[in-house]
Amino acid sequence: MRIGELAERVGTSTRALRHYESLGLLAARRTSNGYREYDEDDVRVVREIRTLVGIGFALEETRPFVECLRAGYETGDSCPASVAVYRRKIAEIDDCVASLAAVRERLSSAVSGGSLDGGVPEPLCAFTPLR
Amino acid sequence: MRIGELAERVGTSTRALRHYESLGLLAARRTSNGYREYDEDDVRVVREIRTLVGIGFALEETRPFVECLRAGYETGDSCPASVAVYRRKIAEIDDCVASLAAVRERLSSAVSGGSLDGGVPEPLCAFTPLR
DNA sequence: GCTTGCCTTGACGTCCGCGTGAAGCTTTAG
DNA sequence: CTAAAGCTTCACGCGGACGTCAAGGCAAGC
Repeated sequence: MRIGELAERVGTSTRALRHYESLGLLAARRTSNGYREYDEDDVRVVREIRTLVGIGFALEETRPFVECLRAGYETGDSCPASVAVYRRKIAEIDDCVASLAAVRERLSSAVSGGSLDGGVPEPLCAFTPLR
Repeated sequence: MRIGELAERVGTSTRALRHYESLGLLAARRTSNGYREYDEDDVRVVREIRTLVGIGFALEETRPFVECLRAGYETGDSCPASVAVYRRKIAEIDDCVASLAAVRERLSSAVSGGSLDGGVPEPLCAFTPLR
């Protein structure tokens, strides 16, 4: 299939797919006229990327999962490198939740009359799951 | 005092101070040679900004606090508009923690053998306290 | 006079994940 | 045959909070 069909099937844009390719996350065969040509394996790769990004992973962080799929494994998280990323992410979430809890504390005490002194400018959240 | 001294006293850069000025968060008198001249009130304003930013506020969100100080109140959160921002932030944190907990769930179940299906691509965290 | 250091105003660079044209192919439908 | 759709690469835009030159003015010590 070509890029437009792939984009539609996984629910993203052709621009995003070309972006993934530019990062080396997605590789495409080319037809004689220069069009990109994809197969079902590519669908799985892109689905993996989209799922992880939807969760809050940076594109670079999806690389181990993509390589795992490319290596022929059933799922992107069949490889130790992927599991390691999972664990790192979980740790980041824990740190993030902890610092958010601390900030929440400071804010709610400030609301009830406390003073918001210029406390610790900690690293805060490294986990950034925006939309 | 001039911009360099102010920057040093509050622990930031002259570039940041000029940036705050460009956003209208900080106002400076000028000496005859064009140098910016600050007083103790400005120190308080910048400290307020830095504290809030350190907590994870966007610069725009510090505006009510700055205006509150400018209006002559003791602290930046003496005004209802500031307290409203506090409450909004607390709500954002709660939402953020909730979605992080959900993501954590999915990840830890994936680590222990589950499948990371492409679930809901929710808004996730709107609160982004990076460093 | 000269150097050093602080100040001034631009204005571009950074990081990320694409969005959004622009200009020009190819392929397909009518 | 032509128009529309889909494809190609190139390249700037965005949002946030500044960093980092660049090119020059001002004040003070030797």
